[in-house]
Amino acid sequence: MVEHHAEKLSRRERQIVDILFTLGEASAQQVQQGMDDAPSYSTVRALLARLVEKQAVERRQAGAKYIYFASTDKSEASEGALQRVVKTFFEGSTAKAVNALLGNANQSLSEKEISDIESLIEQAKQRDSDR
Amino acid sequence: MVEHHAEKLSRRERQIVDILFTLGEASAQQVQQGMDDAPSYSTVRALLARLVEKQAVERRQAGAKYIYFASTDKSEASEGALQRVVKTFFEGSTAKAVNALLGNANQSLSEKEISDIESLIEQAKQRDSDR
DNA sequence: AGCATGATGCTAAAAATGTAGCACTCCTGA
DNA sequence: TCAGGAGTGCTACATTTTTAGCATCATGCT
Repeated sequence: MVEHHAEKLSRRERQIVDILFTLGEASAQQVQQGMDDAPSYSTVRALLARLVEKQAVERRQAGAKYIYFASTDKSEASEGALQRVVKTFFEGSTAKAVNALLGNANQSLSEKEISDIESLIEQAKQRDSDR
Repeated sequence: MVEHHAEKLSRRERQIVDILFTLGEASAQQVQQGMDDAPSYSTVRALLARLVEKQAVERRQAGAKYIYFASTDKSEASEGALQRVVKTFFEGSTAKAVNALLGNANQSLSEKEISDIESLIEQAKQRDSDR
């Protein structure tokens, strides 16, 4: 059984894992650069080491150095993150969350994105009438 | 200027603030019950006190006891949380996030919810063609 | 009035986190 | 070939977090 102690990470640890999710994978240096309020390189490596220890992060040898990456599947992690937000701020309603997301849409969506979403809605409708 | 050091909260602190967001407001006891891996009552109170200190949480007197609530506006906080997830897991694409949200739709949406979302899409389309 | 219950403020200490320095190794280009 | 840059594993320590206990105070009952 895979442990999902995603919640048990400390502030810095979480920050680092998040960076790894955004970047996919990265060297200690890249991770450091990815933090806007980054501590010393040495510190970052220590954090990374601790994360590997905790098995929240894995690393692979790349030539002489290591490349780190989150040990949890990204889609799985995003699913969890999304659910947490939905639960915490939208009373568990996916619809409300979608609304909030589309609502402020500070960024316009491309035609393709829009049609993608539309078809998802179609499917949701389907499911809805089936039940 | 209001400080938004939402990121600077410790694990437990964040957990508590989140619970306050879900519940709206709550007594120390309720907060404790809201945690699945809750520490002692005493501990929860200490955390709450620190959060008040840090101004991340406020409280009001309710008879003989206190009722706590997050000092940040819920919609503002949710906006931030959503953005963070979008940035961390969906390469900044709102559309992808919406897809993920609707995709797994473990929970069916009501007709009203669906039509709400549809109209949001309409608006997005509008904005899109306007630009 | 007297007591149990539940809440409060304060104090303190264990445990975890955050941060950095040091010595050593591996490449790489002048 | 060898100096310097970039990495690595350890070790150590200062702060923060996390966690609890204690004495006190208010409230509602009997």
